Amino acid sequence: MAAEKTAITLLWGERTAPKRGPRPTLSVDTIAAAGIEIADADGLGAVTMHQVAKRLGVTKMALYRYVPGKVELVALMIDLALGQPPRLDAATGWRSKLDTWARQMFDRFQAHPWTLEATVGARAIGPNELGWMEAATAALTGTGLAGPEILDTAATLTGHVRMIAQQVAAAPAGAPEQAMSDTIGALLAGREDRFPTLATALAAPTGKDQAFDFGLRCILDGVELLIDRLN
Amino acid sequence: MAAEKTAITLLWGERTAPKRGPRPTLSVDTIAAAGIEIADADGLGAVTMHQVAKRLGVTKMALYRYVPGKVELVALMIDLALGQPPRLDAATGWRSKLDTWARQMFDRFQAHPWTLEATVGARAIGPNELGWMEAATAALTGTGLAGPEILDTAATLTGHVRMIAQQVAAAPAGAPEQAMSDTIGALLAGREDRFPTLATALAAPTGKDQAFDFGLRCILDGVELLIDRLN
DNA sequence: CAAAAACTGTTTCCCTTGGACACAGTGTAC
DNA sequence: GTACACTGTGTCCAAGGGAAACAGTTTTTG
Repeated sequence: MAAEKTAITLLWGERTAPKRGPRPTLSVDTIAAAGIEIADADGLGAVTMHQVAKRLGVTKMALYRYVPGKVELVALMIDLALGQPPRLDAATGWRSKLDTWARQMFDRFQAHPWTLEATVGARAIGPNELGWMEAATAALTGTGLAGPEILDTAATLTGHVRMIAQQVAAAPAGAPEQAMSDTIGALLAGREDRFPTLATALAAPTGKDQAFDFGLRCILDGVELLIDRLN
Repeated sequence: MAAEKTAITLLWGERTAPKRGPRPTLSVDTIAAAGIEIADADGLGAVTMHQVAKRLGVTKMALYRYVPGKVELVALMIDLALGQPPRLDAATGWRSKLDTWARQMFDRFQAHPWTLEATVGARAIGPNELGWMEAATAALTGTGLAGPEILDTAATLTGHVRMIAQQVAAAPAGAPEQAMSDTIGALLAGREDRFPTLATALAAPTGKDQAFDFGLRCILDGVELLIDRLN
């Protein structure tokens, strides 16, 4: 009863070793790590119970001794892949803190692109993920913003980080930012009359990789405006 | 060769009726519409070739006469569900236009929550989706912003809309914004020492449904700052 | 008008996945 | 030493995506 392995229990509960019976060959973390390796290499779709087990030199069904199902496994993978939140002590001022916070998160999403698709929809939240939220909240505490505003700011930043990470990840590797422009450009060819301003905007020379900085600056500017108004 | 049904062809090509053979019972749009109904009711996971066919009173394999595979079907569903972009002529000024644009997009995402998970990762872009981008681009043309900046602004707004829509969709229906706070609040119980500022922020009374407005205002404020600086 | 061609929907089959379940082996507690 | 808790395995099943061959239907061509 204490050991009913739900996603929450696995994420938040203490890892207690069994007292009787044979030594477990695996552990929850080992399994999650193996899943992450597969997802990093071949995408989330390649993460199969079979594949994970194969990588660990074990039968598929052995995994079910540690993890109740695939959903829980993915939840564990997410929290392990996100990793511990960054320490923002070095940065001075809320703006600088949030800036590095966003960049760090962006790096994580790029290191494990599959987390983007894995983190849509209702799911169990792990300690690391909550730790990231705590870090952002801490950065904004003392600015005069109210609780909900702080949370909303974090959400908006997360949205932006995710969006850009998604655009980069959608590019077929190699062409970081160019790819989306190219794809859309190809569609636009011969249809400039239907999408006139879009065609013009895309025709302009694009400084690479500026999308992330641009949006981040806009958001933080907006927050700064609000904070300044409060003090 | 002209009729090789790829996702792009199906989305962008003209629907040409076959000249010989029996009358088709279905059409691409009918199938996509059926898929949307299922996804709206029971989620994207419930969208099976079998289920879609069943709803249309047809065998599963009949669908493959119209659509090469499930990926293409989902792509069609997305573009049909997004629908035509809003006309922003009524709104005056770029800020007002973008405001309604974002709200309209938010409504679409809420009407078809599954589009959120369906639009992650590389995929074919349809005319409606591009039309939404065109609408946003048109709203910002003439503000003095350069092409890339216009596109980046649209991306940032989209990111925010998606993020909030996702938070709302993740809530188990009924409790719009409360749910996430509750879930996290439950996790936080007894762990306030580990997530101190987060606990404080969550303890504050939350005005309902303000997250969307808050972030939108921040982003637009940031863009406005930039535009004002240019003129 | 007859035959060929193009197109329809169906039936049957296969492969991959997630998961249930019973089994045999293994280590600890009494 | 024996009971018990626990491990990993082998077998089985249902659901899902898709391929291939088939029979029926309409139009075109001779």
